[in-house]
Amino acid sequence: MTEDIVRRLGYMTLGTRLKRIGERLQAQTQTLISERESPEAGSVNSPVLAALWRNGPLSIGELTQAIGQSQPGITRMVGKLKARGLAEIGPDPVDRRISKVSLTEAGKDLVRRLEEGAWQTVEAAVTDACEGLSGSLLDQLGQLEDRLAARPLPKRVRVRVKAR
Amino acid sequence: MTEDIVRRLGYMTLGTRLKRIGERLQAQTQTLISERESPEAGSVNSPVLAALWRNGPLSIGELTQAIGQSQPGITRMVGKLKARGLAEIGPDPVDRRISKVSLTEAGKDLVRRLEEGAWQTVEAAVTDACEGLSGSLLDQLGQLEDRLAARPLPKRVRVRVKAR
DNA sequence: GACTTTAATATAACAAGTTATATAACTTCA
DNA sequence: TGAAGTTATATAACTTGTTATATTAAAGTC
Repeated sequence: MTEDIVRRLGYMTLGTRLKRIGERLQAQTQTLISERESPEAGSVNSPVLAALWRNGPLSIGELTQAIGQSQPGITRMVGKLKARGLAEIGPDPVDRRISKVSLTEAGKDLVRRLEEGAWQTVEAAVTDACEGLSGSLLDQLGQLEDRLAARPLPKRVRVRVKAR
Repeated sequence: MTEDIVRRLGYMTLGTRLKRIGERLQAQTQTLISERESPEAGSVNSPVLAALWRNGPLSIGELTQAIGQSQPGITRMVGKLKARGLAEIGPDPVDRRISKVSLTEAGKDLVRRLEEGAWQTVEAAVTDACEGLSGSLLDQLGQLEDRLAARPLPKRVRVRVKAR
């Protein structure tokens, strides 16, 4: 078994390491969401959906700030949401340079379902995986990687009794 | 200024968040390396170069383990290193399914320069950015993001007096 | 020793991010 | 008020990651 050099090199490869853990988390989250909701509710789109849900219609530029990603990336994501019938795009009536993005009824329905179900599940599973991590950033990342390898997110879901 | 929803959502979007910070770190690291070494020594390739440097020739499979990334990704990275004259690939004489990857002389020279220069600089800059982070994982990530925004890695390089 | 299974790598197609640049609409100011 | 500058978004091209599958070599098995 060859040694994990990215972990070994520590701060020198922190960027690579963070991306690596992030991709694993996203992949596991995607599995989790797909199991309980339509796969179109991808883990990658969730922040965009959540931003529109919480703030109402936003321009591409506002979404760029809300998500913290490059503008062309946001433009493409929004295009996909539109293609799936979850969002609408139209020019701002006052300043026609601005593209205003809003959720369709289907999009709002989806978010409602996600809020009640998959999103809560994801948050609980990730919280579980991160519970009690301690020490420096590198320490905590190491612990988190070990935990995700030992028990990935889908195995960290507890069946909840729905209040009635 | 629209609120940073990825930060706000906390554990639910931890994957997205880790990827985001990782990409920023890699981009800043790339700037740093390009400034003091040939741009072919990209931040993404560094782990592969380091693994080969420390362990000697490795198979694609061993590199996959060392880097913790998918096999096709490693195959492509290695292909690029080969195209740049930094690595060689050849079949293992005993088991001809195995592709053994090794550094060329040019590759070894590059690593020697990186070890003396750019890699140390990167490690020092990232260490500086992470110094004294405290609290939970989310806390530390928040602090790190703030610091990288306020003073990115290239501004965290201290000029060192070379011992002679 | 041919036949099947397993293992290692390569290839293809896709996903999601980036930078650089083009386009179109608004603003400024002489 | 029209030329020049600025801003918002779209588009193009690239990078780096992924999964699924094809290919080839080795290992078992009867």
